[in-house]
Amino acid sequence: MPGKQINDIPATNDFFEQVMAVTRMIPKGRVSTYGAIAAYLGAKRSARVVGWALNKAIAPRSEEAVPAHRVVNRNGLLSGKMHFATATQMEELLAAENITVIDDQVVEFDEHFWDPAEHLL
DNA sequence: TCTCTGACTGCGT
DNA sequence: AACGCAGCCAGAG
Repeated sequence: MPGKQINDIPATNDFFEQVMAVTRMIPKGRVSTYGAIAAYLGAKRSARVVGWALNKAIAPRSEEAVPAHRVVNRNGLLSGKMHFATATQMEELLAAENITVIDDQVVEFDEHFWDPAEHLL
């Protein structure tokens, strides 16, 4: 059986905390979407709030850092890149994980897509 | 307290 | 197929 259980999600009612927790679970070299995270948290129509949460989640701390660069919109577009330190940081972070980005869009997005609902129970 | 906006999405025209 | 609109929720003015 797929012994894949990850329960790093804190038992908190803080939606932001949960968003950050799920985002931290996105494996290196994979990407997810705002909608997928929102849906996993039981609020599939709150994708915008996920984005807002990630914006606030961008922290310089390595331990508690949230790989917000692994979260893109449903089209694989780096819709949040402007919120990073520099205009190219998000793309560079992805490139460092072997994820090719062309014209602000993840190449072969479907193959890199990681759905929390499929890996987390 | 009310109103507007936003790292989104899905549905209707 | 392209464009517009409404829903969702939290923060700022």
